Amino acid sequence: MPRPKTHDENLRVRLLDRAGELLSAEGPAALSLRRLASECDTSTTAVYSLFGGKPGLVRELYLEAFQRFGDRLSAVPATDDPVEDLVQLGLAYRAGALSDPHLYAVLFNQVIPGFVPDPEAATQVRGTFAPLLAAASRGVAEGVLADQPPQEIALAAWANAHGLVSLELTAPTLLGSAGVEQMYETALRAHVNGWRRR
Amino acid sequence: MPRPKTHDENLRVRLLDRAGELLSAEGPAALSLRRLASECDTSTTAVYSLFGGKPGLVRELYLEAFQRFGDRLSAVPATDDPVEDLVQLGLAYRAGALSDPHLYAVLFNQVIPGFVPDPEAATQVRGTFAPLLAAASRGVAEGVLADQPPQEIALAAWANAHGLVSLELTAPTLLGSAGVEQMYETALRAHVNGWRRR
DNA sequence: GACATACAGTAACGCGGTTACCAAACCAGC
DNA sequence: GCTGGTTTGGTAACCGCGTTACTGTATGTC
Repeated sequence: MPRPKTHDENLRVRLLDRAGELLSAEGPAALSLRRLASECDTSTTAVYSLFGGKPGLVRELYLEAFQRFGDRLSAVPATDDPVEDLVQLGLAYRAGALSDPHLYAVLFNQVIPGFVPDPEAATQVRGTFAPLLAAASRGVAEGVLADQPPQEIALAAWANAHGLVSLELTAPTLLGSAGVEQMYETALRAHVNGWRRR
Repeated sequence: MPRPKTHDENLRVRLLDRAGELLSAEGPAALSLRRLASECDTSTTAVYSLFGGKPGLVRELYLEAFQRFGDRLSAVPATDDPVEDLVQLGLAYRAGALSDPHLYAVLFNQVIPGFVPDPEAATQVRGTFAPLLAAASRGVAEGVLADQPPQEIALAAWANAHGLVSLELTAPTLLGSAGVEQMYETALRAHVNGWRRR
């Protein structure tokens, strides 16, 4: 009975792809429904029928971004040196964040006004967290790391990496422009050393 | 010749005060020029003649907020134990951030669309940084901390505190709701221990 | 071929920052 | 003491935003 559907799965992925491009290339301010719809040769109505609104659209970007972030961390091989593994995870973390700063800001800085992560998103985040937790657990089990809850160690490692990356992205003038990479790794090693069993 | 000035210093501080209240109480979305002007019994023109626009207004909030943040850190007494001083500075850092999360987001999360800190603001930030740098310098000079540039150690300490606070504020579901305070202090001590001379 | 129905683009609403405009209020000079 | 000029600031418009109501369109059915 109806007219042919054009708000289909094909359009859905096109909108998501273009939205990601706009966000990554020009920042959160460039991601407007009118522009997005125009560039995808449709109308803003499509975003409402496919995602329920702008927050729904951003939610998809958010979940997908965390997924890819988790993939990057999962790709770091687990060796027989859990402490070194934590350092390598930290380096991968920085690489992931610097590869798309605007997207990283969506994940952690809440730069899109209407969007707040919902509880379901939290489980996705916990998945991203897993490789860190695994490394910390091995470190504690092997007696290399302090006898503390692995969750706390992993969370501390995450916070440390996040803090370093966050400062680098939002206050680049603070860090001496040269040797940030070396400094970052030094800071990572100092941090994990602090959790060593003494 | 002109009509009597009402866009004066008095109105300026009233606007700044109310803007800070709106931001702290209801978040960045509540800080609109129309509402601000209305609640101060003036028009949006006042913000333009006194601050040049919304970014100019936010810039003042930003500088003042960093000033107060620096005061909190400066209030931490320097003892003969620089490592413990760093821990206490970290605790003061968290207290300052939690006392006004929305303002903290303005400082580090760039939650206000049009506003980006300018170079002059960076010097203000460096001032906030001073007590941390001083403690790190004493630690290195006394041979308690590793023989590394104090700037790097202080920056690492800042990043660590910022990362912990940032996760606590933007991803509270991740941290077990109980015992965050204890965990925070443990993480601070682990971090500074990592920078101890070995 | 006409009707009913699902569908999607258009247009309007309210709100945002910003800017152009004009009324108001003063002083100087006649 | 009125008039002209000038500074000042409120009003209203502009443009863009997310969102919602509406209207036209394209189908299958009778």
